[in-house]
Amino acid sequence: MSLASIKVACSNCNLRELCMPLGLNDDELERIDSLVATRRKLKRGDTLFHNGERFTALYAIRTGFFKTAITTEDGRDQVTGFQMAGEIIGLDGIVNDQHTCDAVALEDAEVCEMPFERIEELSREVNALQRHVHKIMSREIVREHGVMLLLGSMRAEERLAAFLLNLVQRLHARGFSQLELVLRMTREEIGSYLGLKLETVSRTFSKFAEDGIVEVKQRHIRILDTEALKRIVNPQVCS
Amino acid sequence: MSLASIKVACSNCNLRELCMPLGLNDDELERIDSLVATRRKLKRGDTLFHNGERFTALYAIRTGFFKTAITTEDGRDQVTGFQMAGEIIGLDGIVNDQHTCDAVALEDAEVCEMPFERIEELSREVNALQRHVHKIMSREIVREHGVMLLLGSMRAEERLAAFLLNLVQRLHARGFSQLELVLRMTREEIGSYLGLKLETVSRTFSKFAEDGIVEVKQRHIRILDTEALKRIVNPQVCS
DNA sequence: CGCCGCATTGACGTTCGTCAAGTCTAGTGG
DNA sequence: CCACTAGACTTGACGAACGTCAATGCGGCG
Repeated sequence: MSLASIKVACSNCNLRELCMPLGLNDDELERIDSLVATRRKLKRGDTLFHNGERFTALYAIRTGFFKTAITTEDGRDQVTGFQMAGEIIGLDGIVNDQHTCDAVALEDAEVCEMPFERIEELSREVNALQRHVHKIMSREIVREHGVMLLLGSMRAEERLAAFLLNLVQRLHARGFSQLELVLRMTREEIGSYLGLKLETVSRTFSKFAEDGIVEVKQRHIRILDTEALKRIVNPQVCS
Repeated sequence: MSLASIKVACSNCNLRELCMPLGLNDDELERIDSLVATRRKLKRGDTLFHNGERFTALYAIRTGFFKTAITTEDGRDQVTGFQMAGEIIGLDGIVNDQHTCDAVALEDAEVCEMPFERIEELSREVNALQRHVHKIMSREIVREHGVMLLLGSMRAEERLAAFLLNLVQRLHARGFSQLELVLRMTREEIGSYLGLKLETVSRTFSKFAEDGIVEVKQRHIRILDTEALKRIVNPQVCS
């Protein structure tokens, strides 16, 4: 095995428990090593792909933090998601062979580019990969159902609490603290995602801080009372 | 070919230009005839599957109209979509082998049950089917992005206008009028989907009627001015 | 014919958006 | 090293949009 091939091999990646190889055995894992064509490094602010661009590949995030957003002709803007290491972006492009949103790095990042042709080819041969690809897409659909619930029926405090809980939960799965996090996005981006104005996001953070639920120092957040956050999201159930 | 096999064959279905067989040639089409295990008839109000139920199959709608909705422990309810003939439901169940929402028939309906195992099997053999399944899931993801935009940044009138335009467009693709439609869902269900209360939906319909944009008689809607609706959704662009 | 669920309409309250002023911080360059 | 600046964030006052509550209307079905 050459050094270069080691470098981009899934079987050798420390995210393999989280990312594309999840659920594959060693044999299958080796077979998908050719999935990643290249790695790509991005600086903060760089776009990985943008709306209208031809779709050719999915991207697995190795390091860094992304947002995806759609923009309408009349200038409206909606952040559709925040993605972190081990997550897959670009699924929106499959249906019409072109991307329908922008993916922007919110910090310096590295991604694995996986040509979609190759994914489909290998999916036909490796059943576990086929199943996994289906699950990834289904998971995205279910996630968006959750966002629809949030946008459709929650108030500002509930939205922000749900957002924070979701973030720390995902960060925790990657070995970070459950109680501390650094937001990689602006208040405006959070607001766009949550269907709120940035002032409302800011006010709601301040309210949480007053109530002793979190400590907010700009983008540094420390969660002081996880249970309180859960109670805010889900008022009835938690007494 | 026996009568029974004709009856459930995709190759013989009048929705083949819209549904699962889309984009397949005759040869491929014949190979996926075994996709549909059974047909299932439902009465208005019946649930096709519900939250928590084991996932085994996707369903293609032959006739009728469905809603999908998630319910939280604390009784919140969010309609995540309305589906009509030729559309596929059940994608939410793939990720955890169990459904995460309820699918309810809003009128008498018939669906084709396609065991997911069989879909995956045939996808490995028929490339066009594999591609099509991926596109269906991607389309759902993109649709939900649109709903997020709607819920996150539009006002009541814009939401309802977008909703009506989307409905007639889909109905038109099925051979119905572009200007007339019968809503199969209640104001409350529309409201749940659009993140509004039923009173707001009702008021907004009345406003549109006053402005001469639509004619509303309970669930019978006639669109008098499509351009005006488009202008409401997209104020800047249309002057 | 009468009932029940759905829809409409009005009056009022709450939440969040808007506008504006001011603060903090990281990054830049002298 | 410090001053400066631009962008991000906070906070307050006010208003608009939508939710809530309640009364009433309508139509389909038994």
